[in-house]
Amino acid sequence: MREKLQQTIAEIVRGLMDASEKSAALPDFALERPKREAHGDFACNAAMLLAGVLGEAPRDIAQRLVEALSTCPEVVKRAEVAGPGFVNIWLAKESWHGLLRRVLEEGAGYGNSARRAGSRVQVEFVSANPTGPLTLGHGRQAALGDSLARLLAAAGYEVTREYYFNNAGRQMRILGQSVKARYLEQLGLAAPPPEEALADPEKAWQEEVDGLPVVFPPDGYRGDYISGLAARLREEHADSLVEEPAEELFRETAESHIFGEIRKTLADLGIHFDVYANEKDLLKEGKLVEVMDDLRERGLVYEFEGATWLRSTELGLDRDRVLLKSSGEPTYLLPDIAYHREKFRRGFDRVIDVQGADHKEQFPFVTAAVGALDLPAERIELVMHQFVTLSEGGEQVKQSTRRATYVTVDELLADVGPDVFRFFMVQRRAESHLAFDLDLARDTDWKKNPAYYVQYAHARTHGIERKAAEEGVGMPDAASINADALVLPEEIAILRKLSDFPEVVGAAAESHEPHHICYYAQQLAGLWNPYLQDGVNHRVISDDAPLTNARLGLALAVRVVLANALDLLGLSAPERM
RNA sequence: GGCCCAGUAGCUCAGCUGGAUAGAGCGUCGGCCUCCGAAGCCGAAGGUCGCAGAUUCGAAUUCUGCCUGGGUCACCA
Repeated sequence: MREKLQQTIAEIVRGLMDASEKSAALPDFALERPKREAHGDFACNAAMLLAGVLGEAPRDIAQRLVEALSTCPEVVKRAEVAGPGFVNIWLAKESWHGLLRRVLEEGAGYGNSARRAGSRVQVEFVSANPTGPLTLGHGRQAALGDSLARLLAAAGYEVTREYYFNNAGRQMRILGQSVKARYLEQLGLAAPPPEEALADPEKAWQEEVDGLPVVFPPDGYRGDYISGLAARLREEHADSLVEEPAEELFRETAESHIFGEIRKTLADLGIHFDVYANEKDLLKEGKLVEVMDDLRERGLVYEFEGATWLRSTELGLDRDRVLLKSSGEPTYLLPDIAYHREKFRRGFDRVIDVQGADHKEQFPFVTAAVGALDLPAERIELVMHQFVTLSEGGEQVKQSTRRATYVTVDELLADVGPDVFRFFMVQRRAESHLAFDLDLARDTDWKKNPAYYVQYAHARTHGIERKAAEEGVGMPDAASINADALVLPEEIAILRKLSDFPEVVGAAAESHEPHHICYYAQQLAGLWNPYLQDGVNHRVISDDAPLTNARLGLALAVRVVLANALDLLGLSAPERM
C-alpha cells in the first residue's frame, strides 16, 4: 500500500522536476502516517522540499501534486493541501481490505523482512562476570539484548547471541578468597571482619579479632550466597580444605556454581545464548599474546613503571591505558581487544555490544585498538543503557551493590514473573533511566498492567474462537477471508494499525530500539480491547455470515500481529488468562 | 573540573534524521452493565517540552551557553 503510493508520488515529483528544467536530485520526501486522523491516511511533505528546488511556493506545488494524484483514483480516494504545504491523502477503504489476507498468509512471518538476509550479526549482552547473582541492570540488559536479537533476526540477519565473561583476573581470585574465608570462619578458624571495618577498610581494618585471624579480603564479596557456597563445601569436604589454596578449588567451585545460577536465571527469562566466551580461553589460545605482539609491532605499546601500556593517545584518545599490570596480569582491556578481534575473524558483518552506561567510557579504547589492527572497527556498535531503579509505594527502593543489599533478577522474577519483567525492562528507551514500578508490575489487573493488557488482547482472540466453536461457526483462513464487510472507522483504524507493523519492526531493528514494539503492542491492544468490548456495535459472531467472516478474520489478524509483537519482546502469548 | 546520558502532564515515559492543534500508561474526577470476557467501556481535567539565546517559512527535535540529576575519568571489571 505504502510502497505503491510512494512510487506514484515519486513519479509525479519526477515529472514536475523534469518540466521545470531545474536539475537536482530527487528529494527524499517522507510519506508519513499523520498523528491526527483528520490529516488522512498518509501525509507527504514533498511539496515543501520541492519549494527550495523549484523556487515556487510550497502550497502551489502541493496543489499540483494533489491534481496529479486525483488522476489515480484506484489508489487515492482524496487528496488535499494542508498547513504549510502538506499533501494529505486518503485511501479508499477497500484498499485496506487486502491486508487481512496478507497477514493471515504470512502468519508468524508477518513483520519480518529479508532486507538483511545473508548478513551475520553478533549481539553480545549481559556478559556479567560470575561473581554473584544478576542485578537489575543485568536484567534490563538481558531483556534488551534478547529483544534486539529477535528484532535483528526479523530483519533477516543471522544472529548469534553471545555472553563474554572475565574469569582469569583479580575478581575471580577475590571470589575464591571470599569463599575460603567464610569456610574458615564457619569452622571457627577465622573471624569475620566487623561491620565497621567492611564499611571503611582503609581505616578500620583489623588483622585479628578475638584472637582469630581475619582472612576475609577487604574488597571481598559479601553476599549471602558466598556463605552458602562455603557451607556446601563444608558439608561435602568437612575440614579437609583448610590447606587448600583459595585460588583453586574454592575459586573454581564458586565460578561454576555462580555461573550455573546465572544461566538458570537467564533460562527463567527465556534467554539462551549461542556462545559463551571467556577470558581464560582467549589466554589459553594465545590470543592475548598475539594482540600484544601486533600492537607492539605498530609501535602502540610501551613499558612504564613496570606496566605495559597502550599508546592510545596516538589513536586520538585522551590518555594511555594499561594493558599489562606491573604484576604481569592483563587488565580487562587487553582481552577485550583480543575478543573483539576474534569477533571479526569469526566472520560477523556487524557486531553489537550491549553495555551499561558505566562501560561507555571504555568502549572507545577497544574500538580504537581494534581499528589499529586494521579491522573495520566502525562495524562495532554500542547499545548503551542506563541503570534501573525500583520504586514501591512512591518510594525508591534502596540498592547497594557494595553492601550486597540489592534486589536480584531472581527475586524480582519470583515476584512479577518473566513476562512482566521483560515487558517493563524493554519498555523504555535504553539511554533513558528506567524506574521499575513494582506496584504496577505486581498488579494483576490487566487493564492497568500494560504487559497483561497486551497479552489479554491476544487471549481474547482465542476467546472469540472458543465462542465461535460453541456456536458452530468456523474460522476463516487466508483463502476464504473476505474483509469487505469491515467498514466501521474503528475497524479501518485497526487495519491501519496492523499495516504499520512491518515498518515498526524494521525501524526498531535498524535503530536497535526494542521499546517501539512495546508501544506499538499497547496501541494495537488499545484499539482491539475496546472494540471487542463494545459487543453491541461490533458483535463478531452474528447471523450476518459475510460480516462474521470478516470480523473473525480481523480477530485472527490481530492475534497474529500481537503474537508476533509479543514474541519479539520475548513474552508468552497466552490463549486464556 | 573534562567527557557521556537524561531533564516533556501529579507520577513513569514516548515523540528527537525539524513540520500541522506535543502523545501514552498510571493516578485524579465524571459517566456507562439489555453487550462474544464489567477481569470492561466512554469522557474530562491536567503542559512556559529545565532556562536563555541562535539558526528558519517552521524547533520538544539542530547549534551555543547555563542550571539540575545520573554515569565516567584505576596497574577494578
